[in-house]
Amino acid sequence: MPELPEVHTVSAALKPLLLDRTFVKIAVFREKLRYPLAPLLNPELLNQPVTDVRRRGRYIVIELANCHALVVHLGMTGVFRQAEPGEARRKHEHVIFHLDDGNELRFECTRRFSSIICCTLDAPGAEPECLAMLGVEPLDGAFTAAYLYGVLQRRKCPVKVALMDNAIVVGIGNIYAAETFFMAKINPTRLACDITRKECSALVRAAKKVLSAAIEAGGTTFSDYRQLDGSEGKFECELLVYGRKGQPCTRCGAPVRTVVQGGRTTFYCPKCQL
DNA sequence: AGAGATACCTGGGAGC
DNA sequence: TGCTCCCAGGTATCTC
Repeated sequence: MPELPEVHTVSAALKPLLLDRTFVKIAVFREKLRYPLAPLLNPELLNQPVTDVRRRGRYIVIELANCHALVVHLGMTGVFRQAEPGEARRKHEHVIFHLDDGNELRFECTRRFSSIICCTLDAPGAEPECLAMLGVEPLDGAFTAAYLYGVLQRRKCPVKVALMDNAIVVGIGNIYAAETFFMAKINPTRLACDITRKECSALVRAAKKVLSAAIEAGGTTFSDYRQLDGSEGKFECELLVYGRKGQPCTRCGAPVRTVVQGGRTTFYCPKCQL
């Protein structure tokens, strides 16, 4: 399940592979993932050097010299894989990018929640228009207690739902939200507008710490996520509350409880998260 | 307008 | 062993 640390890891691994390379052919084997894949057949995407590979939220932006860009969302199960030319295509491989150095980059996605969008940028390095709705980056200086307090004040939903809202802050999914609230000792079921300035400060600090540690570990492998070379993330063994329903809290020993919020299971300790 | 519910999709695991 | 059912996840879109 790729959240920000996983996407960060994949984006960083793609960069040296793609920078200054061109696509000589893009082969598409399925009509659509989340969105139609036909735009990948646009000849404007071919024979243009890749000038940048960067991450924005949970999206990977692959920019070309002619200001065309591919915006990739890994969804739940999207994986890039370096493959030997001519290697048999796997069951869920939907797109093969043929590079000018003879290598192949293959995109595999079992549950097909992923998307690959083609767009044009206003200028080199510009933000794609399709990402304009995204909120601040959690690891940026702009994600501060004052900012979070300001936006939470106006929200009546559970605070965990707000922290997972990409219009507020990007890239915090279910796993890292659970870990963030645990570290900050805040009950995720409380209303966003009831969270104090001081608690916002604790949430911001915890989110940055959890995400940084996860990036350091190469992400969390829960079921499907793999790094480019097929290796697993190492953060799973560091999870303190996610996936531990009924087990003793790692801090106070009370049983970890779950509740469904926004259709997602939230793990928390009812005793030490207040 | 804001909040909640649902569809999308597949594989793995639980239960019978 | 083999079947059915449920669950996981992010985002867009629908309904209230």
